Amino acid sequence: MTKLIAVVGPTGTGKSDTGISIAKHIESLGGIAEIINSDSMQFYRGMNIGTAKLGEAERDGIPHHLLDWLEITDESTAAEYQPKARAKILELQERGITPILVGGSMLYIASVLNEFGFAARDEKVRAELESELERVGESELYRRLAQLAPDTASRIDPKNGRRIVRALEVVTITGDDFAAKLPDLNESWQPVLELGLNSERAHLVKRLEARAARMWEQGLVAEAESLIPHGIREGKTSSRAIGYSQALAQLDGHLSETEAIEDTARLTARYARRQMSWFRRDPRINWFDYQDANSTSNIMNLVTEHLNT
RNA sequence: GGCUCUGUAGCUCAGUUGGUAGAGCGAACGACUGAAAAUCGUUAGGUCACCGGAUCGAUGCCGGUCGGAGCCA
Repeated sequence: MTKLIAVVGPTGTGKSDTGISIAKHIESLGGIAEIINSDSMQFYRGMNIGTAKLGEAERDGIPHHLLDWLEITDESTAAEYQPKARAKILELQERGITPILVGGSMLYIASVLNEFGFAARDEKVRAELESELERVGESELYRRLAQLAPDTASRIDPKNGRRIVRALEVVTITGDDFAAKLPDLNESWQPVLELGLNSERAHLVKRLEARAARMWEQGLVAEAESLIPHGIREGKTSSRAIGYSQALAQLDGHLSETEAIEDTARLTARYARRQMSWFRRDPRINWFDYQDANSTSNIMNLVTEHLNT
């Protein structure tokens, strides 16, 4: 009866605020709701401005989970996130609380919401393949993959070194065809009400430009600088965060402030597109236009309906 | 004012010994199972500054016009 809700969509569309509104709405219906973060960059302690993380006050008393649980030097992976998020969901549901998953990290969300198993992993094998990729190039590795696992190879681009390496890693340690191990994406882990926020691209791009400028006003450069001693430059995942890498380049004198802001806006817009090309494939998502004044009440109606079924 | 260099895709630039052009980046679209704010694919963009001349044919050669850069005065 507590159900599961997820708020997804590209960055900068108001997912976080919508999550709070939904939680408040559920409270007004006599229930309890809490939020579980599914934005992979908001996992990192200290990365606040550039990830648009809600501050304590903005959370408005709604408990948020899986925020600030990683050090900047830690690597973040979907495979590690999946069990944590699922455990939290089950725990809340057991206590009669409706979990609301909020965020835009596609793979992370899919791993939680779908029947989604990760194939085996071996750091040593991976490291060897990666250094081999450096030496011989992707076409050589692709040729090997095509011999060992033709089905897998046919689904991977011959130039995509990253995916070739991962597939070879799995094939090497399991002896099985990687593709054969992938479960059906259409099966949900448990019933979920998925709400998607988006609008016309041109409008979103403008919004993201304004947001990048605002992050600089709020002190993103100073925040990035303060994270240097904590190892942000060495973090495998965190160092790639859009905004932070531009702020660091500005500190190093490689970019002017204007260029840093422009690059950040452009990269964010491109990221938003990739998010959409992923989310569009999920048929469960109910899409809403953040520009449409009726969206909020329409969302709340769906939530009410979902809780009553 | 004189001399030299320069004007090619949204940006930075290649190129054509004369047969109407390309790369990187950007853009649009897409793929995606242990880095996913990652990684990768596809496609669309050009009267080759403008005007005139010689040529079967000019973005390329010649002349001029208008921009830009440098040097000399």
